[in-house]
Amino acid sequence: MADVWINPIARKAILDKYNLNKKEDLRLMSYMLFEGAPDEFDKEIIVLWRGVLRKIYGRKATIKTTLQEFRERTGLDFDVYKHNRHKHRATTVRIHLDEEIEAIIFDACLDYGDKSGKVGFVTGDPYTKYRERKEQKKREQELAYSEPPMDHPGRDLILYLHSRDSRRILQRLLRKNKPNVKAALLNMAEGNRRYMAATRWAVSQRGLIKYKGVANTSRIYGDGANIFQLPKAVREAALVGTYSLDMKSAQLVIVSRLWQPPLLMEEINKGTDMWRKLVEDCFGKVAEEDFDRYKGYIKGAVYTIIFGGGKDRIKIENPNCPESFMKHPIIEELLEYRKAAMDRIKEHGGIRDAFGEWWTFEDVENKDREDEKIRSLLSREVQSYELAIMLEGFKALGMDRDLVMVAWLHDGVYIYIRNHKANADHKLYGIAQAIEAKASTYGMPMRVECEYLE
DNA sequence: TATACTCCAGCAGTGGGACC
DNA sequence: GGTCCCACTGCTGGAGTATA
Repeated sequence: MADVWINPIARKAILDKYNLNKKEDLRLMSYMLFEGAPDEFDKEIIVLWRGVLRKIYGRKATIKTTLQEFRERTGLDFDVYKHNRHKHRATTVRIHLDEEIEAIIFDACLDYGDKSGKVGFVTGDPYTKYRERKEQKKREQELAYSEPPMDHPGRDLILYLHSRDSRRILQRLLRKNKPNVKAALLNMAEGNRRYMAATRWAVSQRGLIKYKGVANTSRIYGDGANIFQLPKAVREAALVGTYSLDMKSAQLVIVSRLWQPPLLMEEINKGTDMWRKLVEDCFGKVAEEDFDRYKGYIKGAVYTIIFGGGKDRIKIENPNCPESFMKHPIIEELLEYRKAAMDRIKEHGGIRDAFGEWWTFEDVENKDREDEKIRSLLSREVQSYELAIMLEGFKALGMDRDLVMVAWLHDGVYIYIRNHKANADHKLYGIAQAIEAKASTYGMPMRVECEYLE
């Protein structure tokens, strides 16, 4: 057996719950071994409930109940998230438990199921060939990520983000901002979302962010659990001390030029704050503290439209978006012009992206139907402009040792200023300008917002 | 030894969370 | 639409075990 480590939180919870004395404590521990590397971060994660009963009873144990049920029955907050040595799938096995153990420890979570005298139990599964293959695949993928494809337009960016400099600064920030993150997590409403966010945060600190290119878009994505999967408030708490540079309503600006819908173009040219306009047109005047929530509803629906989502998807995925949204003249027109853009893709058999690359139906992966391929290509086109424009910011940053880009998220970046000097703000301004200048070569009046996270 | 039964690894798929 | 993640369910073929 590898290192044996008992999760202290779980230990305390169980001892308290069952009011165990020291002698029983020792015995209990023999039943409750957890396998795992006892490093600094694992203590944040509730590690897998290990079926040491296998050792005691000489056979494998398994899950009869679900994790959810187990948590409810025991009142213990166990999880198996991202454990290194065990599968976390729920499968079914039944085992015999002796009465003593039954009484002392697990009376609350026994499940006799359909066979008397047999009970279910929660445990992990052993290392298997299946798991071995999966991990091998992961190792291969990791190798591939450390060396992104030569022809990927974001190759240099990926290499930069994987560099020692960028990763070290990010790691330092995450450690320093731990209290902020905890506060932000506590601020979330209780429930599954908070629970998942907390777990994800714990895991994300370890691997930091590994970026990679993916099949149907030129965007680069963080692989593995990472801070971008956290709610925005938590993520920004983790990145306190950096500057966030963000293209304002980037996707709307891009399609206003690619598809040229007159009403949207007019608003964009006027410099209208599109999110505010759409929120107020659809919901009326909203309280300032509620604005972000309403903006979120609108944003989600707009993204779905711009990236090709059908009417069903718009409705299903954005249940909080009111009827007035779909009837808004700008949105109605946007849908009409999107349809025209999709017709063009069908007619020409593909799209040319911002990097001059021609993509056809044959290049679309994992989509069978023609309309799915069209939507995917539509999305690829928009997202290629997003990357092409943002890359200019990365180029402007250059090899400047004072500015460190610590994270990248499609239309925004987080930059840390090292050895803050008087001209630092000017340098940030230069980056924003480079992005805006690139956008203007496409005729897109892009605006970059810069905000210090504190 | 043949047959019947039990078990479970491995896989595929779904659903629900996050982000743009 | 582009992704990422985890939790969970259900199915199946073959391995293992029990029994006649």
